[in-house]
Amino acid sequence: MPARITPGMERFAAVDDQYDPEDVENGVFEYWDDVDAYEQTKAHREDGETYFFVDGPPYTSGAAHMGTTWNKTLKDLYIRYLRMRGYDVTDRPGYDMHGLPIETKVEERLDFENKKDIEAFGEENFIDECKAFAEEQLEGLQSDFQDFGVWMDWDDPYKTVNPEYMEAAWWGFQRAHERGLVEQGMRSINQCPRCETAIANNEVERSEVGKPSIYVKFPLREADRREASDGASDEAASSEAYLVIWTTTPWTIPANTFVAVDGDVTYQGVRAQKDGEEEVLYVAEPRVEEVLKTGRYEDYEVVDEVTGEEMTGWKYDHPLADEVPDHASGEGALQVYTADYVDAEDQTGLVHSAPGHGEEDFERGQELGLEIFCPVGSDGVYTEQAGAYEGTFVRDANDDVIADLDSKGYLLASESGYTVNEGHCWRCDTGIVRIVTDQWFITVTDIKDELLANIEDSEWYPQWARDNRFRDFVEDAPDWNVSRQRYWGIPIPIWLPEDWSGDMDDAIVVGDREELAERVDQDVDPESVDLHKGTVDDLTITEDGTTYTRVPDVFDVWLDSSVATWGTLDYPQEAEAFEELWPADLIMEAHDQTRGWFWSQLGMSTAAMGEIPYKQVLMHGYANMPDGRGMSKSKGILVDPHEVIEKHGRDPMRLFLLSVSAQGQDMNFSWEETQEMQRRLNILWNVARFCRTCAPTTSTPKRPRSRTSATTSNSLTSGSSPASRASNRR
RNA sequence: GGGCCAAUAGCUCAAUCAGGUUGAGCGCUCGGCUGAUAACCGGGAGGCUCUCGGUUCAAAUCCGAGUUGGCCCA
Repeated sequence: MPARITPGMERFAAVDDQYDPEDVENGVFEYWDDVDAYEQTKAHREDGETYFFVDGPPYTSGAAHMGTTWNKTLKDLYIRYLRMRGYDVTDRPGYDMHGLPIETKVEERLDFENKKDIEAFGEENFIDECKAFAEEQLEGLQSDFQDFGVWMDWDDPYKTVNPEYMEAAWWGFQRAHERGLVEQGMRSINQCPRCETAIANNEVERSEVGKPSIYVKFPLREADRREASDGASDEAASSEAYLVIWTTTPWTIPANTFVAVDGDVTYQGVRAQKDGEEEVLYVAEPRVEEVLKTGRYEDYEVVDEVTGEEMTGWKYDHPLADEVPDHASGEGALQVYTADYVDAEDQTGLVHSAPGHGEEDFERGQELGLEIFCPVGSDGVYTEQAGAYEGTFVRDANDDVIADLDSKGYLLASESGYTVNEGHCWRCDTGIVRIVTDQWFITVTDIKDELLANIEDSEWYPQWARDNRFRDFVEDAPDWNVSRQRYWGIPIPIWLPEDWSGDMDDAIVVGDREELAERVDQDVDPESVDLHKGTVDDLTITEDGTTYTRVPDVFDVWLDSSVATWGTLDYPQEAEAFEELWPADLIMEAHDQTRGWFWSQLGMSTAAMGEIPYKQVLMHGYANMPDGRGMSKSKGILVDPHEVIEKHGRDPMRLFLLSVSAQGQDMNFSWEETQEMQRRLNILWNVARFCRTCAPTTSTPKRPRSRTSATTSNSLTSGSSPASRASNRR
């Protein structure tokens, strides 16, 4: 409610006897406009104690939903409360405007199918389209927030696409580099073959999908096996012997490099008979019966028993050696090794391992010093290294691989209809593939202790969010892959010499526009330069006779918002506010941001500055449907705040949002309760009207009512008669 | 599959951390008022505290196992 009621009351006096939220709200908006209420409030607090609130930037790919409405309403309430207490509050709203989700929306709009369409359209044009789209969405969000009655600095939001903000990301990244926390490395990543880029784990959506399920025999090399282990009995060695593996991804078999076993488990070699032929199969002891049944063997006898440990070093031939002549064959390849990820109770107890694809396989492969063989390109199509399969999309190759294995007699069994939890790209729903590629990392695992210690410097409401959820996540967090092979993002500011050794000391990491203008060979105006790919890709640096070119990748969009505490203050361009205010006093977001923004900020800020960038965190819940289901725009399961406003008004909606749920708890939206809030406000309305029936109606009171009048009317409602109240007023 | 959080009256929540007669508002119901009237005032009913076990003199509360829902991770 406005502090000075007089002008407003004149306006309200004209409305009818019933509380009409729309009328009241419009009256308030007009009043705010007339007296520049927001500007004046801020001006009056200018000399107050500072309070550095940082707005978590909503992503500009759609309209405001109930969750963002709740979030902004909570922020609005608390900022108003702080201002009532005299604080000079930083209230710059922000918008997260880069990233793959916007690219895919623009691709849809332009009817593009893949990266080649973008290249044909022109990178710069595409970036312009993305910018226009993001700005358009921003306008929608911003007008919604204003319409909800939120007071923030709408004239000057921070945008992650502005040069001064992008520079803040460069600066942070440069600092991390100076601390030795940036490196390039191969990693097994989730690759979206359509978007042709790495996808973060939290961007992978999982669903049950039917997959082929095959049992494959890998032929053991006789002599080597006997040599490697005394355990292999002569009897077992007297006929063809095989390791039996099971997989749901036949397309990864070309990349097979080793077979993993559980060192402590007993494996049996069984002589099995089928169609009058005999062969020896190695399977984990608990699984023998089941596997042989699946393979439709008629009879078997156990002829050998060895532990996984004893099998280590056994050599085998690649089952697709003819089709994939370049298969992994270096030092130590095509042997049996132990690995933690083997479960002897699962399938055959032997695991086909391809360090060029799977994450665990990759890590174990690295430990063992094995060659990383990945014959698949960023588009999910086999490369030349895949021999006969070159040019085929990996999932389409499953049938070919199965047929080839079968023709050689290596296919023990093939079943269909097996369902596994498969990852899909969150934006385009394309099935992801695991491949190993070169990526850029901030090696947060090197500063794990510092991260965990910094958590202690923040207060969380509720506290369990920090001590359970957040700490667990930070403890387990892997190195942060910050590179994306896309267009609409902050370009990674790394310039490399032509024959880069891999040593980060030989790389140039640029920290801001000033430095960029100074170091590049081209003429660049630091004031006006745009930092997107279209501009910086063409810039080169020549120092000591060596020419450096920029790596083509852009940052993971999570890195953008991770620098918000200094990006909000336009640091490093403007240093004064940063020195006075940083770190943030408070951030306030929903619990999904534990692994999102709460984490990315801790990671980035600790890497760059060794400190946590916020003092207090308020974690609120999710806005769910009245029956408790999660809202989903794509499934059409949602409550639209605009509809709520239309039915009940802004104040009732806000009152409802502010009245529900304990800290950290989800809210179930309730139409009933929102209506109830409207009724409660109606009571207030009636109280005000009641007062007026007793007051002179011909003129407005001479004395402007101050805050004390509210106290007075409170005590009046609880006691004295209308008459005495009226006389009190005079 | 794992982690965290939740479940209490028809609805939205409180009481749970630190065990001691389960509360509030709305709704419902009965009555009053009838120049605030889609309002106001007074009375009342309404709970195996999600389920099953355990600890205790005593459990909504502590412990264990489930169910359902939410978020996150695999």
